[in-house]
Amino acid sequence: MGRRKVEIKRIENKSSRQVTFCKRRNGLIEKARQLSVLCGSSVAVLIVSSTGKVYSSSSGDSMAKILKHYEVQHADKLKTLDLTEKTQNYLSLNELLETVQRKIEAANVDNISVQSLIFLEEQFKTDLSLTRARKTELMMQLVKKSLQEKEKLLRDENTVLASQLAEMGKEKEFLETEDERAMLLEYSSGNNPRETLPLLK
Amino acid sequence: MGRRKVEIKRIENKSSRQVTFCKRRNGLIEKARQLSVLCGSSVAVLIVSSTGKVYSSSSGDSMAKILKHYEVQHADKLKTLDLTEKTQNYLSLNELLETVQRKIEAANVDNISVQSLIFLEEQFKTDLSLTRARKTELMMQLVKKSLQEKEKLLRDENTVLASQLAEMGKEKEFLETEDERAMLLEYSSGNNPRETLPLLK
DNA sequence: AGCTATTGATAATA
DNA sequence: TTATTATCAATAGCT
Repeated sequence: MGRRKVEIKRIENKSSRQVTFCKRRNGLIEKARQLSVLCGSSVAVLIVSSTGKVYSSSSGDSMAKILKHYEVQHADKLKTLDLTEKTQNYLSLNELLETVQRKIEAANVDNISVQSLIFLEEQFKTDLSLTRARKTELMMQLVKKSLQEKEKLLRDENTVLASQLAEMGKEKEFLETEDERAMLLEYSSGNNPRETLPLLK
Repeated sequence: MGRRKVEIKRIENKSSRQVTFCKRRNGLIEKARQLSVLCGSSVAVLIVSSTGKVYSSSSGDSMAKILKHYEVQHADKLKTLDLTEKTQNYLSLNELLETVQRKIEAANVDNISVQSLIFLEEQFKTDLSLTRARKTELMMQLVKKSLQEKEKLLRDENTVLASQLAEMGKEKEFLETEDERAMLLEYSSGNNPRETLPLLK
């Protein structure tokens, strides 16, 4: 769709490539926006230029939300959960700032206002980060404490069972009936584990 | 580029919308591929349909690599903040919003702008809450997963010990007293951990 | 899913 | 970059 048909292969001329990159990048992002609006969907586009510069756009929903959808669909890799969680914070934060930026532009205010607001963005960014850091620290303490308590309980239980096992071993006598054996087994094996540990439901 | 010009607004007819979604989705992904090839860049497209289904494509590089680029770019932005130094300049959210209010008023903008910005503040507040909620949700997933893994290990251990105990029981006399039985029952059934995780209340 | 009339995107150019 | 415009490419409305 230009003065002549072009083959889809790398453009060797550097400046032509740069011009085409700019035009098509804008075109792609506009297409994404249109798809989002026309069909009520959310679209994210991430572009990394050959020089490593990153361009991105999101429409319909925030970048963070769209990436989360993607990650949920590819949730097989539990290993990346930690990293994902950290990434999510950055993305969400940046998305907030993008939202502010867009709305400021839409508000058609003069330069002085924009400057003030850019400064406020910085403050807010700091505020948000500090709050998150504090929250994370507190949550980590709670998690650690919970885990340690839980471990202790179960370890104690193991210890008792082990010593009972040893005690039993010393006596070397037989149970009289099937019923008695069944009863002991039931006691020893504990309750249904689902009921034993109804954590965080 | 069709039989007639189409306005970029939500298509109300459901089946038309579905058809357009499909066509334009494919078109967008093809455009992304072309940009990637022509300009030697990497492009990721993530699409979430209105029904929540996720479509994605990546060209030039893997999806993971592209997402990483995005993450790194945003991480760099954050690093320049030097958070620790700004701790003392911390403002609460409300203080920040009041500051915004004051500066907007001082900025000599017209009423429409101020109105837009007041709305923006509300929006920002909401975005912040949503972001925090999202983080909390992710943290909870992590906590839950860690705990459950740990508990499973210990519970398996208990099960083994308990059945060994039962095996032993076959070779000896049953416990004689109520006290002994009660004791065993208590140990075996474990402790009810209802207050193990008082998170986020 | 295919088929075209049309609109929309963009290659060449300045 | 930005603007213009001749062309090619994508797709809207129908089957």
